Amino acid sequence: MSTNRSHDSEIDHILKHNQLSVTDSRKKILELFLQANGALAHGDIEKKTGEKFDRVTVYRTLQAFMEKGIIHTIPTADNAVLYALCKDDCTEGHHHDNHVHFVCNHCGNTICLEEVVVPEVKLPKGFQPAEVQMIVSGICSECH
Amino acid sequence: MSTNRSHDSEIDHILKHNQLSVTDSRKKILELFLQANGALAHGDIEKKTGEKFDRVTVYRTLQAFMEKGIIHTIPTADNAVLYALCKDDCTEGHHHDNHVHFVCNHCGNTICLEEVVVPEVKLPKGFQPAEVQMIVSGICSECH
DNA sequence: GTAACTGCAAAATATTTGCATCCTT
DNA sequence: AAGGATGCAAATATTTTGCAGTTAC
Repeated sequence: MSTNRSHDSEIDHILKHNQLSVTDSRKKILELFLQANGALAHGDIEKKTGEKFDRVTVYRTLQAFMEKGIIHTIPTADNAVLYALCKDDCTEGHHHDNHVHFVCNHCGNTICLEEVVVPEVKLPKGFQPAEVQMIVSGICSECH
Repeated sequence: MSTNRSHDSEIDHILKHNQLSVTDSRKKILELFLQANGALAHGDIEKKTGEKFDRVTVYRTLQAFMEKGIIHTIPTADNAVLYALCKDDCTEGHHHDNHVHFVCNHCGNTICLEEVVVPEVKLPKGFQPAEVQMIVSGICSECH
């Protein structure tokens, strides 16, 4: 079985659209995000690229993607650093991540439930909400 | 002005109740949590104790408190590690942290809104929720 | 007195920075 | 060709571990 090439043009488009030069590491790492239906940790990326790229390059690539709003971090209960693709409407420097993240206690995957609307929450007097993040843990549909 | 001693007996009780011996570092660090109306980072604790305790002791103290369910970590958007007091019903190894954390974008404080009920969220078919965390950022009542 | 806790040293891990070289445009 | 990206080395920062001395009970 050959490498999945279905994302090739999309990868190219995303990078160019964000004024990032198209390099091997960026293509490969972005491909990983497009393939993964979940979030990736720095370590995952190193492993899945076969450690083909320098650790520093991975850091810098993730940083570049963050700055361009291509990916975002997901806060997790155990404070591991996870990254996931942003929705298209994440513009540079201004994320719209008001969605639900689901952490599966069985397979360990963390996925973005983009389609789930974060419910309104009633805060005590004086608190003015700007952004809401929600992390739900449990059993995902794959492991169900 | 002298040190606030109003928490002295409470501190003693919490430590003994959790079978932790009552030592200077534990008393002081627990006091910080009781005084703070928000969450603390490792660095905050070092500073607020005047670096009186070894960095390692702080790590081990926090770890002990975590294991006993006295404190819990709060996931934050920037993946900083924050700790906050648990409610009384956090029993050892089994946290009930289904509450809302509020991060103030102005003063930077993170506080637990224990009294706010996390609203139900409707997940896609096949997803079984177990625990829900919610992090709301905005302007807190102090900065309002 | 004994078990548990602390501080120091050091190891292991994670992240950032500088710079020469290589690649994309 | 020029600017940006990469890889390597090394500096920093963070967290963990081992052990001897000290403290709580």
